[in-house]
Amino acid sequence: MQLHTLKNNARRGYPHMKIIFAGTPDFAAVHLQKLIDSKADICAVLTQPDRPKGRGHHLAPSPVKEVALQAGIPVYQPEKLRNNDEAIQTIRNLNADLMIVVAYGLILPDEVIFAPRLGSINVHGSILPRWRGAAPIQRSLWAGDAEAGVTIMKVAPELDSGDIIRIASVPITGEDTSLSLYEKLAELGADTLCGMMPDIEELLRQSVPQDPALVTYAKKLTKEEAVLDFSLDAETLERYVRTYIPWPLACFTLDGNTIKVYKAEVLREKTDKTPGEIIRAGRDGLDIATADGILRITELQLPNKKAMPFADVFNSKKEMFSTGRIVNS
RNA sequence: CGCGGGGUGGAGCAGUCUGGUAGCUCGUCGGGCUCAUAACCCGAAGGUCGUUGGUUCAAAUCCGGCCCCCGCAA
Repeated sequence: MQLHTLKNNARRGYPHMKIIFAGTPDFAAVHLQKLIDSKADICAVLTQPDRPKGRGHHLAPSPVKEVALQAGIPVYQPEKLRNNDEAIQTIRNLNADLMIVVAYGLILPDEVIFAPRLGSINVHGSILPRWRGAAPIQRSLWAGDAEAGVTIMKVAPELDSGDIIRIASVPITGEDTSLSLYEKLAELGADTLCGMMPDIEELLRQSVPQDPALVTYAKKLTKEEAVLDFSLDAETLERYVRTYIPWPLACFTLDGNTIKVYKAEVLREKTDKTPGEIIRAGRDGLDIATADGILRITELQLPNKKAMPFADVFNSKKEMFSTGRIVNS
């Protein structure tokens, strides 16, 4: 372990900068990987403990842990940091210069935030102060924002409230899903972060406070909200379909089945049908009336089945989607 | 050992309980009808029924092992 640190120091890219990285999911793993590639001296990685995952409940390491192990970096996986004197002391003993936090998922007590010489910085998936909180990327899309982005900021005791160091953004397109935005922002965040590391001490001094008047909060997505409400307009519903990819997936019910929606488009056509009524079904898709316009569902998934084009499903389930039926009832 | 569903021509499914010549809808190809068509009519090609052992005169179907896919729960 020590040998490894020495080796890293020998070819470090940021002189005198010993870094702790804290993160858990893929989004964070992309950042860690790019830091490693740019020869940053990562002396330790904090990530959440291995969790039972998927069918069979097998214990699985976090994506960040996998990257760290691959690179031979020591990994720490405390269950919690709050009131965990042993873990806090371990972190102190690393004598790091900076901690980089990306989607770690544990509450950081002040002793940890300020353990490194320069404190901690965080990469957050929104243009702060808009969308503080748990699901910033999804909420940007959900709300119909014109752009999404990443903010690199100082970590402050209050969640996502730290002084802003740098912001980078991308436009949200009509094709974007939460998944595609995640991928774009992970790249953007990691590149932005790596690009500023050589000047980080100066940039930290230039950081600016967030404007409290512009703060909004991004609540976690839930399965409940993903049930399509056809009393909304078609344009909003189509955007929600993209928002809920890859999870929890927009859905509606029919014959007691929960049907998940993967892809839909908006027909501007006016209709006086009841919201939720099936207007047409065919090879082009399943057309359902909404409060304003028609939602044409082109790709969906029946229980226990995989996602497939509507034309394929319709082929052997014509009676299920007959005109005039009302979904979600 | 978390719970459950599934693997059948290129696609979506039925058939499996009650073993006995592999079926439906769609697609593809050829022909016909039509001003025309994604519509209609006629015909054709295309499947070691996930894999592997077993039971049997006979296995998509019954029994065991393995592989892969999906939903729930986390």
